[in-house]
Amino acid sequence: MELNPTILENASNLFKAVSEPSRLTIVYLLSFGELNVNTLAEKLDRHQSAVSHQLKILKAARIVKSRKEGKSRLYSLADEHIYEIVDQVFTHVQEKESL
Amino acid sequence: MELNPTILENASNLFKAVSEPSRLTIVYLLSFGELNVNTLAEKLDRHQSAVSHQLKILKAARIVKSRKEGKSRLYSLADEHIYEIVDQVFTHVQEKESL
DNA sequence: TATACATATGAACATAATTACATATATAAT
DNA sequence: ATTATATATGTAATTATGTTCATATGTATA
Repeated sequence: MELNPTILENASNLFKAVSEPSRLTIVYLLSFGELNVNTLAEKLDRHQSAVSHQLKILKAARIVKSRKEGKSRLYSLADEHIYEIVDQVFTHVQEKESL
Repeated sequence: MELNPTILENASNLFKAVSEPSRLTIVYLLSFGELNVNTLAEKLDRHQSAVSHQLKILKAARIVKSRKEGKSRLYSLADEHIYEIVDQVFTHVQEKESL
């Protein structure tokens, strides 16, 4: 595996995007299905504005996508592969925890 | 998959640890074998002190381990699984890049 | 023990990231 | 068109992070 500057940058951006607890929780919650900003804000106990900013970051990292539905906007994971990666890390830390 | 506070914290710490380009590069370099701080500092074009600080973070996240060898200390990946995770993301962003 | 070499640490500085607040934009329904 | 609802954005303040510099610690060998 070669590590050129673009791959390095994109990979660290992806890692950074899911390194923030709120954003990682968003990814987890969206793995069960699409949700709007307000529902996410309630579940995360954060302001709508904060979650909206976080979603923008996740969208820029191509981790989530969204679609309009009536007057709200539904967010979902952009790619199943993302959840595989996250789930792999969840499993990893869970194993390490039980040592 | 359940997301309790401990898993969430450990997982985001792991993601955060490899989200910094220098640290991600360290993981990449160590995937080929063990290296000491000075060699890493040269390859990364950073001061020895900066790399030492980064290694401390990687060690706290249980991503690298080290052993004494003469008067130097050799660092290596704490776990093969770590590189699998990183490599999976490298592959992912490489695929996304070529869209 | 004195010296040289390798690594680690603490403090200070600069930069970046996150949040809250206020407000703007967009859409649907009356 | 007006109102209500949902979401996005700009800005400012707080907090976190990474780097450098100086120095301390550790270790091997003369």
